[in-house]
Amino acid sequence: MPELPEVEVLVRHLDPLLRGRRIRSVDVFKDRIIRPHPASELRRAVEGREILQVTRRAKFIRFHLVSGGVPAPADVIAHLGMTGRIHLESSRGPMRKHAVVSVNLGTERLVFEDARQFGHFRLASGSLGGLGPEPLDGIFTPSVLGDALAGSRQAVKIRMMDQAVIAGIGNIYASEALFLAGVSPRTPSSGLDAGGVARLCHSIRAVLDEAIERGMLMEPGRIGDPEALFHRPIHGGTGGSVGLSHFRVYDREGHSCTQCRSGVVERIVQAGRCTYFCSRCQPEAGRVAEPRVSSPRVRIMPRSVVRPPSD
DNA sequence: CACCATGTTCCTTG
DNA sequence: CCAAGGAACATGGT
Repeated sequence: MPELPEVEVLVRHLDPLLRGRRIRSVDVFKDRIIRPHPASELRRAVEGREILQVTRRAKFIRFHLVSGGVPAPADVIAHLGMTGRIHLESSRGPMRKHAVVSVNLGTERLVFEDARQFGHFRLASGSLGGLGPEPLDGIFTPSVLGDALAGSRQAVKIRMMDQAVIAGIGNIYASEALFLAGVSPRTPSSGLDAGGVARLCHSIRAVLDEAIERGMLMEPGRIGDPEALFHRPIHGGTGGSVGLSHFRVYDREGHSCTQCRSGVVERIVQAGRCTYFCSRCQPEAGRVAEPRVSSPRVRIMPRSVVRPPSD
């Protein structure tokens, strides 16, 4: 369940429920997901401490720890990987099949389950490094995005997923944002004109905000529940109105474009991941501007305003 | 059985 | 130095 929106919703849900709770003990069922190798080290740093608050940075979840009001030497950082999930449940009852770590809080327990075990738990003291700006922060402006995208000829879609460029964007929302912005995923990162950067900046935020709002509408009990994932692909949607996919292009290969209605959603592979787009709504911004510089011949194409986030 | 999957990291090749 | 491609991690769903 991992991209920024899913993690954000989970964090907003957990924060008020975990504040002030004391960690009695920690059970580790799969050693491989504990980063500081010895699981004992994690236990020693966590047991007996209290959770001050839960926050998110990129796709990481941070459990801030304190001992009697004093900040603990390290906090716990969790990453959900591809299939990681977290549940706050009663301590009674059988442990879930794919439980990887269980934090005993007394009458309740915080269980981290991860079928594929790509996620991980780690201890961290300072702030997390190697991460780009948070797309939902006020500091995330077209100017900031432009700087982040400049200096690389890599396809913009691939650059967007680089956590050092923008924090939290994953494969699904990268396609969604590019589609909304009307930018081709193949556009060289540094070849985007000012208008494209502005639309993309706005679209990234719009797509993430929308997903978070939708997620906040879920009944509390369903957050973190495998059956309540945001993503409900439409596979096999041969004829009728199968699925309730709220995605504009992701996983819609072969379906008519939800924007222009006449184009058909295409799928290409970039950096080993699938990208979905409509070549009619997301044209290849003309032939790439060559690196050779001589005279200002680049014209800013006045593309229509960004489409409002309506339906 | 074959292929696909929300992520990250490492290695090789051009 | 950069970009691209592939493999690896381990498992479930279609």
